Amino acid sequence: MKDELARLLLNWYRQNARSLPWRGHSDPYAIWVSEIMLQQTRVDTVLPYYLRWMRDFPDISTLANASEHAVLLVWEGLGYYNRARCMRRAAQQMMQLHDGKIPADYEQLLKLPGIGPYTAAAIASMAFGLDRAVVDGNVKRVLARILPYTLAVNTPTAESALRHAAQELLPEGNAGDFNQALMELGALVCLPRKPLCDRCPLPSICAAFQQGAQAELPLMKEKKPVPHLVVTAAILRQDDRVLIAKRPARGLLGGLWEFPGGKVKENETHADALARELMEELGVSTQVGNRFGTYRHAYTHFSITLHAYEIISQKKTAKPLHHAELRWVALAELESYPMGKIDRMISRDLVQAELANAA
DNA sequence: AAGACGTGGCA
DNA sequence: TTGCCAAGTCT
Repeated sequence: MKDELARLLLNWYRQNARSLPWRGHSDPYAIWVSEIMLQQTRVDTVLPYYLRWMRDFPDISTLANASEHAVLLVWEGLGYYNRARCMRRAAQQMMQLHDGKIPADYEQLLKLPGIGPYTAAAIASMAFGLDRAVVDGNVKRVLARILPYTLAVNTPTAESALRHAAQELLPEGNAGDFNQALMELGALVCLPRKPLCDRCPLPSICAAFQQGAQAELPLMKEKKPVPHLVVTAAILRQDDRVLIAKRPARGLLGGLWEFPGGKVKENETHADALARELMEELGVSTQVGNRFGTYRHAYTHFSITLHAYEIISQKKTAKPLHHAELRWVALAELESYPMGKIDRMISRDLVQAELANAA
């Protein structure tokens, strides 16, 4: 079973592997960058980000010396921004502790920020040829069907069992290709909803296929429904500038810039909520004016409806009571401040409104 | 251990 | 439109 699996899978991979910029060579830096970007993110989404990143930060030394601002700007839109901050810190640690290189050792890789069991195994096998099996969402799904594994796969128990199974199935000396082949099969053929079993190289091995149960696996422990929040944001103006605030380094959208504001509580009007938030966050008393726009956005664990309002008047000077920093910037400068999706939409609409106004 | 942590694509 | 999901890690 083990030899047959490796033979069929690697043969399929040789004919069906997508040509990707981080494949076909074993530059550890390129592999590291791609693996971090690919965490919870599709190849198609990653491609343009990968190319820009490699252009701006072509090696560990450049990344280690780059500002967090520059790193976040290139990362803007990719999500899970802690990944970018961790990469910069990891690059600095590589400069200090590893002679400016990515360590060729699973345990050392694991100690670096942003590198967990999956990424350490991916780099170890793909960049350094070490016999380490990777277990990601693709591998879990493929193995759940092949073995089969009939318990929920998104649990610590399953994680451990499937990691053990994957390591057992790994062909010695060919771990990098085998790992990528298993993930490529999951991404192209062994799909979550409608697996394309007629294109699969493993029908002779797959227990689920032979039982006609491929649509029932893998089993997932159900997730909790996500709450919906109503929030407000302020457009504060001073001459031809608007106020933006840098979020604290940790937590949601850490280190990114936003238009200040916050959650609307029960029995509170938008205007009351926004004035209260601006007092709490900036120490200013304000008069809330017209609504500029309404925006909807879904994060991983909650969704929001955001109402942005123009501020008519403000007393006292705004201070960063909750934020890392405040800055009054011209509309044309907004693009150079990294923002999350919803604040970027507001920012772009402000520039558009200004252009329409001038015309 | 369970929840936090983004975004875009697709049914 | 809504919900689900995609090459996980951190706390």
